[in-house]
Amino acid sequence: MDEFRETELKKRISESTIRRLSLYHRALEIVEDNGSETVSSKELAKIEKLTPAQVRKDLSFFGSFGTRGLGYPVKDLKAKIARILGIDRVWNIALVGVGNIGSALVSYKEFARQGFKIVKLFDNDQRKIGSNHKGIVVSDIKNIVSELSGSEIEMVVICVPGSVAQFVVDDIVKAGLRAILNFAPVNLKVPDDVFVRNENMAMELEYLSYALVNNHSKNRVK
Amino acid sequence: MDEFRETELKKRISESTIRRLSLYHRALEIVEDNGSETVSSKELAKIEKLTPAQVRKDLSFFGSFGTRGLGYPVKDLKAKIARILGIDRVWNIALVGVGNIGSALVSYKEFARQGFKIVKLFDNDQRKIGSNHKGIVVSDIKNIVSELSGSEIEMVVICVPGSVAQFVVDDIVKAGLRAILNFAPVNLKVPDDVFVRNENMAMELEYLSYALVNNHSKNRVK
DNA sequence: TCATCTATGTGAAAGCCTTCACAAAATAGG
DNA sequence: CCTATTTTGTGAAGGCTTTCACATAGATGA
Ligand SMILES: NC(=O)c1ccc[n+]([C@@H]2O[C@H](COP(=O)([O-])OP(=O)(O)OC[C@H]3O[C@@H](n4cnc5c(N)ncnc54)[C@H](O)[C@@H]3O)[C@@H](O)[C@H]2O)c1
Ligand SMILES: NC(=O)c1ccc[n+]([C@@H]2O[C@H](COP(=O)([O-])OP(=O)(O)OC[C@H]3O[C@@H](n4cnc5c(N)ncnc54)[C@H](O)[C@@H]3O)[C@@H](O)[C@H]2O)c1
Repeated sequence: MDEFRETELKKRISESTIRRLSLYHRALEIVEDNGSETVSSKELAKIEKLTPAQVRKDLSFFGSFGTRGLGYPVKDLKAKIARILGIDRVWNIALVGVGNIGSALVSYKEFARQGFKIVKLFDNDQRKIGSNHKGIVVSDIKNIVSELSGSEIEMVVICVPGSVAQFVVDDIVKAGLRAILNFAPVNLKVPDDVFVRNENMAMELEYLSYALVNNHSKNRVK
Repeated sequence: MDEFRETELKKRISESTIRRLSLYHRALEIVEDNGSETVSSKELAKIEKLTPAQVRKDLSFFGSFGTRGLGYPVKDLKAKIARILGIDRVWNIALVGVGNIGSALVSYKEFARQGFKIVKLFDNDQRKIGSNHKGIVVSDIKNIVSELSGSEIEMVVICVPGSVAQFVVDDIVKAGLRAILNFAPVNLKVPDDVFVRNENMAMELEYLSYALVNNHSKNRVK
């Protein structure tokens, strides 16, 4: 069944809604661990600090999953969100740049538990190529196009310096891959059918800096 | 002069505008390295894949920095954005949880260059307490409230497991700090005057998963 | 000095997202 | 079976953000 898949006919779902689906999924794991069979939009909202109306509206884009007067069935809703997000399967991932941040990500077991399996590593440092990280032998970046083309790998995590990130991405695109998680602080140029998500920690620190300096407050006393 | 500081009188600046200021700042570094004296909203927009109108509108919230017919003075605008963001100074930061991701952040020299200096580390692992990371001796988490209270540290990066993140945050709030960058995949509860930014890598991977499965495309051929 | 060109700054319009508010559906309790 | 209660699902309203479009101001060059 493809009842939740977007098609040209259906309304475009906003990026914020998709990001919140991740939060709902995470919240449902908490609720499930608590042993609850059902959960209300109010409870879900509380866990992720959102509004109940927002939760209901987001879910309503994909169908009617709840029961009036009762709430949503926890196990069922979790499975349905997993299906919408496409995380009801395993994604094989390659990681390029086995340095500080790259190594930390490879060592992070939680990703694999969530279905995101890092199965291939690339680097250009001769001392790293051939070495073993958590059971994966680091490949030479030179071979990235051929090794990714037609492989089972569909996502790539970029952990190389900003100065070379675009070159790496060009190769990834050449290999036909369409999903990139980028840690380098540069805006990557890719064709329109390739998806890039950026992790920009400096930006988050700068936001905190702005908030402190401007004495923002969600409930400022006038 | 405080001409760029938000007050109750001025219009609230949106979060997206502030995040884009970070991008403009980064773009201006590129333009500066190229040796340009001035830059147009069109060029800045191109570097970060935004629209020229967006760039002009964002900047206009804080003043008139450009010259019609010419563009914006690069050095000047960069300094002005730095001042708005509060990154025209050094921020001292504490990091809690010197594990995979925590160690990677401590080793990342670029943060210090940008004025974000990690100057204190905390952990609860006896094998880590007292050990030296990049010149910083790891402190016992037990002493976090007293060591942060009244110190020169104003931001904290949380790199502990999700199960203990809230306890750590409670102590940080107790110590009077108001800015937290959180890597743990939990929604932290804090008072209204404390700022939390979350880095949620799983959420980004899930977004990529959704995009691939739903065959999204910015320019889909109908 | 004047005409032409370029690019800003900004109201207004358009578009998008969130919140409101309530009918409808189902439960729960007697 | 009936009433009171709960909570969903959703149009409509409201609010926020982006884009449009153009008057304006300054640059450039003859
Ligand atoms: N470490 C952090 O905390 C942190 C924080 C924010 C952003 N980043 C960004 O993440 C990226 C990596 O940071 P890091 O601290 O891990 O750096 P690093 O120097 O430790 O690691 C970079 C790795 O990339 C490899 N590499 C270099 N050129 C390559 C190429 N052409 N092909 C393949 N591999 C190549 C290097 O050999 C090295 O192993 C950088 O863009 C950095 O700006 C890092
Ligand atoms: N490593 C990654 O790539 C990655 C990716 C996404 C999210 N995260 C999140 O970042 C956090 C850290 O991940 P990690 O892989 O570095 O884990 P880790 O286990 O390597 O490190 C956690 C560190 O926190 C310390 N710690 C535990 N309890 C503590 C306490 N009460 N007080 C102080 N220190 C304490 C541990 O001793 C350890 O040094 C986790 O919440 C994880 O979910 C990590």
